[in-house]
Amino acid sequence: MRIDPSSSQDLSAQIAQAIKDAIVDGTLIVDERLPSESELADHFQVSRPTVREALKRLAAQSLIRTQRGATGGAFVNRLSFEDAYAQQITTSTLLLSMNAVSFETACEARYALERACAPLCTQRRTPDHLATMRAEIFRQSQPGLTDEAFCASDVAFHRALVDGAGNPVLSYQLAGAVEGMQPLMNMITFTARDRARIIALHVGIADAIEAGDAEAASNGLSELERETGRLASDVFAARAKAQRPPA
Amino acid sequence: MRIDPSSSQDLSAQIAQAIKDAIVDGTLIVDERLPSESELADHFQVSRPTVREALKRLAAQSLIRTQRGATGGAFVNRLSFEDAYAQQITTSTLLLSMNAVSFETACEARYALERACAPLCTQRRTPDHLATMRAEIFRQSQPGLTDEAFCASDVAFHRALVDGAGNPVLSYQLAGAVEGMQPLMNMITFTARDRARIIALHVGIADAIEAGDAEAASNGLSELERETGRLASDVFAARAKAQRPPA
DNA sequence: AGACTTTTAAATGTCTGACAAATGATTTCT
DNA sequence: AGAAATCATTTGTCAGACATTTAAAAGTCT
Repeated sequence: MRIDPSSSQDLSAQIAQAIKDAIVDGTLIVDERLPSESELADHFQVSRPTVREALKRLAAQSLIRTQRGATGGAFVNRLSFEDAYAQQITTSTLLLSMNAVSFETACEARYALERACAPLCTQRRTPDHLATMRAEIFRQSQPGLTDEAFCASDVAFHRALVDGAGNPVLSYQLAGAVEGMQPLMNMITFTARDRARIIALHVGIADAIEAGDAEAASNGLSELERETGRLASDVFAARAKAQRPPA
Repeated sequence: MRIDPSSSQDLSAQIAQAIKDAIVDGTLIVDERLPSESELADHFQVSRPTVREALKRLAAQSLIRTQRGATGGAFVNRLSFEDAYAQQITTSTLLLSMNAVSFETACEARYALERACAPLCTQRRTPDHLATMRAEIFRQSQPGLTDEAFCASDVAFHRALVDGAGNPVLSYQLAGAVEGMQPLMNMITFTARDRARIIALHVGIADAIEAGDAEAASNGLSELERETGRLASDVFAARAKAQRPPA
């Protein structure tokens, strides 16, 4: 592991990259202890604060964890699915909120990915997944639910569908697509009739999954996509009108 | 933005979280300049190195960028698709390499997601995408190609398929699934006959996309999934045998 | 007045040295 | 032998300093 002191990049960025490379290519393995901060400072010929900045960069990506005390230090962290979920969700959320991604584009991506889960979900879902879906449908039908709570329940429903596919890699990849859209969904206000339609579609999807009918589940998702798109375009049209009041 | 000095968490982690929250919930907007490090140190009642550690954590996630000089400072960064890609790919790669994810699971996820792109790709792909796919197929048929180069070309082929869907959100989500699998794919050795089969399937998929036949493209991907799975299980079986030599 | 050069101020990047706090290992005492 | 005290190591935090970069301000010359 070496760095180039004449590079234009920050020393801490270079050091972080060097260690990261070592982790990715297997030179440093999971749970291995890195040299202490002082040793790293000696090795890279920099001061301890610089080394610390590098380590914090890695910690921010869950690549290492640190422990204080005599036998402490920085250890290569086993990246858990949970950590990866969390990173994915914040990245996706920010990506969507900062880049003027149209609602349609995000929505299309989300439902395309969910449809990919449908066939697996019909085969593998456990009673638990189905029960979660039913429970969320019930919650959605409660009167007096705020729009935000309705959206949160919607996300939980779709999470159950995705998790029902029984493939953790799939669940991880889709966490961002499903949860990252929540802020966009929260911009929509749902009338009682809108909710009824959505709930009916959810019931249809749950039924299809219970019956093991992959095609019906997929079609249900497509209908839900169209319904969501319709609602969103209504909201955006109304908003555009409000912004341009009669002169 | 406040922190709790009595918390067990690192001060720099708390500060990073506070700023991150402000970015996510819109209190800090894109391109807005954060207070200078000294001002932040005053605000949070900590020293400048601690603030700097917090800022480096955010920089590692591409949430901020820093500039030196008189009008410099830390600015909220617009998270680009490119940055998001890169993060996704390293996270996925590490997740797969560190968690004993079976080849089948990763493969299943990858092809399920790709099949989700197939219908959109048949509708929207540009001549460029198709040309890239054909070019990669040609590259794959060159004799003397190393296994690694073959895999890299395979990834490029599938990237073109995904990008052909014309949905940047989809491309971003799938970057991890496709590229993250490359290290796993690199474990496989391809005989000439294996390559010929894969290339034939690639040709079939490209033809289907050119013809606008979504179902054929999807079926081609399914066949490719089976073929890849077969190759992998052969490799792993051979490896298991080699590890247990006759006693 | 206008164009070029120099100075200056502000900000990040880096270093030194120190102390605090946590924590496992070692030693000491009962 | 077991419990308590001590110790050494390591990360966490702080204070202050200097280096470097950068753009704006001031100055100078034509």
